[in-house]
Amino acid sequence: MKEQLISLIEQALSSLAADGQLPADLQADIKIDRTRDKQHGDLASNIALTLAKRAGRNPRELAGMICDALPDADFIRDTDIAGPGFINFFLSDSSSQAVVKRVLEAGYSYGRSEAGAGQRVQVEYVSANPTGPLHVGHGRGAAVGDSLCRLMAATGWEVASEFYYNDAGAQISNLALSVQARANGWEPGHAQWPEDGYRGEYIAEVAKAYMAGETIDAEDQHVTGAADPGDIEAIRRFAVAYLRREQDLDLKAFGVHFDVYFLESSLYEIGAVDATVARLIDGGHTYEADGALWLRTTTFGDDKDRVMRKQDGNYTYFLPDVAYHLNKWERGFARVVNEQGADHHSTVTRVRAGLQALDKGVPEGWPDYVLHQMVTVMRDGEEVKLSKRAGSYVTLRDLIDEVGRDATRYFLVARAPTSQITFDIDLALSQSNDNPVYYIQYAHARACSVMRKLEDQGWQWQPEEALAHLDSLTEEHERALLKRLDQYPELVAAAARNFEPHNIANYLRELAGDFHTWYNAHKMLVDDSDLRNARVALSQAVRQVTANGLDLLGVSAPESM
RNA sequence: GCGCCUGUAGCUCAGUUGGAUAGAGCAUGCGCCUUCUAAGCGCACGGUCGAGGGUUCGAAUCCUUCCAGGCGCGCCA
Repeated sequence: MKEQLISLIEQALSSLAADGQLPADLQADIKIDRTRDKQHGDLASNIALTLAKRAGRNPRELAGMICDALPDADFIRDTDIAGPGFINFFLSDSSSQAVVKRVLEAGYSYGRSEAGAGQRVQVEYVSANPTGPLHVGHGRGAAVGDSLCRLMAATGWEVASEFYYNDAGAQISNLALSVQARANGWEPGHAQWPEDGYRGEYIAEVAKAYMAGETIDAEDQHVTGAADPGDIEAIRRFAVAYLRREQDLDLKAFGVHFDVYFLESSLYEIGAVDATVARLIDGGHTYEADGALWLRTTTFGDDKDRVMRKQDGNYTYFLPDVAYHLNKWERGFARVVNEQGADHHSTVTRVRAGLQALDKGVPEGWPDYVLHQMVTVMRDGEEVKLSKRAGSYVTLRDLIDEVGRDATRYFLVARAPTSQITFDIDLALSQSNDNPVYYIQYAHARACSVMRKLEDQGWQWQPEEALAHLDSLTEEHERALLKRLDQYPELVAAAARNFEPHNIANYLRELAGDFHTWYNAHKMLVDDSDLRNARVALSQAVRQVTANGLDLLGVSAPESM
C-alpha cells in the first residue's frame, strides 16, 4: 500500500517537473507515515514540507500541486492538505476492509515475513552462572531473549537459542568451597567460612543432598553425591549439576527452551582456549607485563588493555569468552544476538576487540548485543536487594508462583530493555486482575466466546460468506480496528529488526482497547445476517492477531476466562 | 574522574527512528449490567517532556553544557 502510494507521488512529481512547474533535478526521498489521529486520514506524507525550500514554493501550495497531479487510484478515497503542508490520504472502504480477509486467510502466518530467510541467527540469553537459583533479572533476560527468538523466527530467520554455562571459572571454585563449608557443618560467620562464600540457604540444601548421596538426573548428566566433604572436585561437580537442574526447572516453569547448552569447560576440552591464545600471540597483539599476558585491546577501541592470562597461569573470564565467540562465528551464524544484563556492558567492546585481533574475518560490529537494564524489586514498600552472596533475593520461581507465568513474562517483556523497571510484588499481586496481560487475554477470550455463542444458537459461520460482506464495516470503531490490524505486519518486522519485543506488547494493549470499545458499542450478533457475518469476521481477525502477537511474547491466549 | 543506560501526569511506563493538539494503565471522582463474559465501556481530573543553549519549515526525539539516578570501570565472572 505504501509502495503504491509512493509510486503515485513519484508520478505526480515527475509530471510536474515535465510541465516545468518544478526543477527537473529535484531529488525526493518520499516517506509515507501512518497517521496518529484519524482526522488526518490513514496515511500521510510530509513530502511537500521537505521539498518546499528547494522547489521555491511554500509547503501548502506545493502540496496542492502534488495532489492535483496525483493519478487516480481506486484505493484512495480522498486526499487532504492539512497543517503546515501534510498530504493526508484516506483509504477507500473496500481497501481498508480487505485486511480482514488477509488476516483470516493467513491465520497464524499473518504478520510473519521472510526478511531473514535462508540466514541463521543465534540468540544467547540468560547464561546465568550455575551458582544459585535464577532471580528476577535473569527472568527479564529469559522473557526478552525468548521473545527475540520468536520475533526472529517470525521474520524468516533460522533461529538457534543458546545458554552458556560458566562452569570453569573462579566463581565455581567459590561455589564448591561454600558447599564444602556447609558439608562440614559450618555457617556463614564461622571462622573457617570461605571469604566471599555464597551465604544463601540453598547452599546448605546442596550440601545436604551431596552428603545424603542423592543423584542428580539432569538432561545431559547424572551425578551422585560422594558424601565426602574432603573431595572438593566431587563437590564441584555435584553442586554444578544440582544448581543447573534447579535452573532448568525454573526455565521450564517459565516456558523457555534452549536448543543448545554450551559449557565453558568444553572450550578447554577441545583446545579452543589454547588455540585462541596461540593465534593472538602469533598476531602480535599480546605482551607480557607484571607476570601476566595482556591483549592489546586498545588497538581495537577499548579504553585499556586486558589481561588474558593471570600471574597464576589461569585465564581470565574474558579469554574463553573470545574463544567462545570465535566458536560461534565458525558455526556459521550470520548474526549472533547476545541478550545480557547491562552490568555486562563492558564485555561488549572487549569481545569485539578480541575477535578483531584474531583476524578471522569477523565484521567489526559483530556480535549484536541487547542489554537490559536492572530490575528493582519492591516488596512491602521496600527495595529487595539482589545479592547472591548475601543470600537475599527474589527468585524467578517465586514470581511465577505468586503472580503467574503469563503476568510475569508480560511485565518483564513489555518495557523497553533500556528502561530500568520496578517490579512491585505487592502491586502485581493485589492488582492481578488489572494487569494489562489479562486485558489482552480477555479480548481473545471474548472473541472466542462470541463464536461459541453463535454455535449455541445453531448458526453455521461460513468464512467465505462472511468475507463477501465486509462492506458492512463502516462504524468509526470498526475503521479504527481495521487500521490497527493492517499495521501489525510492519510492526512485527520493525520489532524484530530493532530487537524491541516490547512494541508487540504495547500494540496488543491498543488492539485490545479498540476491540473492547467496539464490543461495548455495537452488538455483534445482530439480525442482519450480512452485518453479523462481517462483524464476526472482524472479531475473528482480532482474535487471530491477538493470538499471533501473544505467541511472539510467549504468553498464552486463553479461549475463555 | 571516565564509559554505557536513563530522566515524559501523583505512581509504573509508551511515544511508529524529526511531524500535526505529547499518550496508556494504575490511583482519584462521576456514570453504564434484564441484553454476545463488567477481567469490560464512557466521561472528568492530571504535563514548563530534568534545566539551559543550538540545529530547521517543525525537537520529548538530533548536537552541546549542566543537574539527578542506575550500571560498569578487577590478574572476579
